[in-house]
Amino acid sequence: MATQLGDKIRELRTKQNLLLRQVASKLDVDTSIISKMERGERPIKKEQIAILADILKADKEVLYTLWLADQVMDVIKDEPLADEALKSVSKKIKKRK
Amino acid sequence: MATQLGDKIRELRTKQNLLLRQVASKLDVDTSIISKMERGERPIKKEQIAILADILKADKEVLYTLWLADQVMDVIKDEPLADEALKSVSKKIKKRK
DNA sequence: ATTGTCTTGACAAATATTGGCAAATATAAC
DNA sequence: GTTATATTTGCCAATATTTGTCAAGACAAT
Repeated sequence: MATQLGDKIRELRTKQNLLLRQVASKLDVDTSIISKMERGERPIKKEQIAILADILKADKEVLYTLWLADQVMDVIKDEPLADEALKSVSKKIKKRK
Repeated sequence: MATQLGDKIRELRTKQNLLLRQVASKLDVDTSIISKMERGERPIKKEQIAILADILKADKEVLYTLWLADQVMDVIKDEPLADEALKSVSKKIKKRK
């Protein structure tokens, strides 16, 4: 249930002594949403990542990669054939520009 | 838009001279649905894969891996950071039993 | 017991997904 | 050409999922 991006955000936020409320207002959502996002209970929107990176002074690409990895993980978790499928996908995307 | 699994199914079906209608009745859906599934216009349900493998005398695991790869591809297509994210996921799933 | 922070669950509204139908189009045989 | 059959396409309503909001609960610190 936990996500890599959620964990990272919570880590960054607490290290900087920011409250959920403060992040919430910048993201323009209820605090409960941030709480859930950090714990992987609600999905984080793609467009919110850049804003989060700003607030938390983090690298956008790093956060974005975590987000993407979470999306993929969501698809392949509990799938016995995940490894083979991932290999096939990797091969395929290397052929694109 | 096209999918690996859809392409494979069409290939198998036509090679065996089966009509959409015949596959449709076994899957218990309208022929238009199969048509769309083969062309990647409608998602194929996980539970339908085993049935399709039976009808088309194909290996379940092969079809299932194609399906999974399609799911992953759907997430990472058009994503510049896909490669990095995939690597991270691969690492992570190798650590599980 | 009051205050401040975070979490949880429930709810309706908005959004997305679904399968089926019927019309349109293609394909093949004659 | 015409007919017969196969496939595709667009649209619809039913269903399912996702969404944000809210109120109430838990937990600490004082």
